[in-house]
Amino acid sequence: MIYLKEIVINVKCFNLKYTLECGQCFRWKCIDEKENEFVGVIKDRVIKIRQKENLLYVISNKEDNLEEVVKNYFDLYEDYEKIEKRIALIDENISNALKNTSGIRHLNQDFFETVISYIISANNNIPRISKSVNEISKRYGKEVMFEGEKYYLFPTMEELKDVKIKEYRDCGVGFRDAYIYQTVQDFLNGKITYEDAKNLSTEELRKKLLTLKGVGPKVADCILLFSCNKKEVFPIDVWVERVMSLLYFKLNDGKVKKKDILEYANKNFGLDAGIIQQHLFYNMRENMM
DNA sequence: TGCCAGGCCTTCC
DNA sequence: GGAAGGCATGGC
Repeated sequence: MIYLKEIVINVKCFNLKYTLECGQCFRWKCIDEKENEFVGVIKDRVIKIRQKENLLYVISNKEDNLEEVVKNYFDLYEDYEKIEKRIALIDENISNALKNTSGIRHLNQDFFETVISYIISANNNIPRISKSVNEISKRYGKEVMFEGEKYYLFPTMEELKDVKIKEYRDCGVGFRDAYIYQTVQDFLNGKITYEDAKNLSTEELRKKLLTLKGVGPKVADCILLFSCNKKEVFPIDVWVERVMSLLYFKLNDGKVKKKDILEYANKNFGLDAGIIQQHLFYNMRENMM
């Protein structure tokens, strides 16, 4: 048994549980409810992490740059105290939601993994999305031993090079199989790249994402928000449609047009729209249904 | 059994 | 450019 060194990171305005359970990621698993402890994979390493008050305790099979990797992934370089104070002043719906959701951090996830995961998310539910993403990782990703158990990295595009459409179907992705196949080929052919994710403007990148099979406006916005650090985008799914209709248009049948919701969010939420979306979404799902 | 799930694609006006 | 229908699959 290899001895792994635990590192401790000081945090402010951070809630690990909310951050991992608010629906922006699909592969983290709570292994100890009482200790508030989770295991997951960040790119090329397995991470075990728990939070006690303002301290994060982290162990990984790969120790180089661990603190930096964790801080970057959980967006710990940003001052969320400042952000939350700022958005709480916008209106009462937001300040009310924050009472239940303060500490949600916006994750910086791997671009390729996020694209594939959110293609799977279309017309799907979170447990099934997780199951499919885990199955793809298990079949095609690299195996990593950590504390006596097997974990699997999300496969690289090269590792998916020869995977057939039917094999994706066998991972439980349903009709999205061909979309995934085509998108993997597009990545391999350089139609879209990691450099695009880093360098393009939000509008340019959205336009490019929309050329991928299985990527529509909502999926594109989730990719922009959850892996490209574009915090001004406002993904509108059925839940956001519901919560926005109810809180800002005083309708409970969700018949407000997406265009009108988006216009409202852009105008009133500005560059923090993506952060606000997460709080409204999570609060709606956890406390209003 | 039928409906829904963090929608998108294709077809048809 | 907008509306309607289909789509795999599992849970309720």
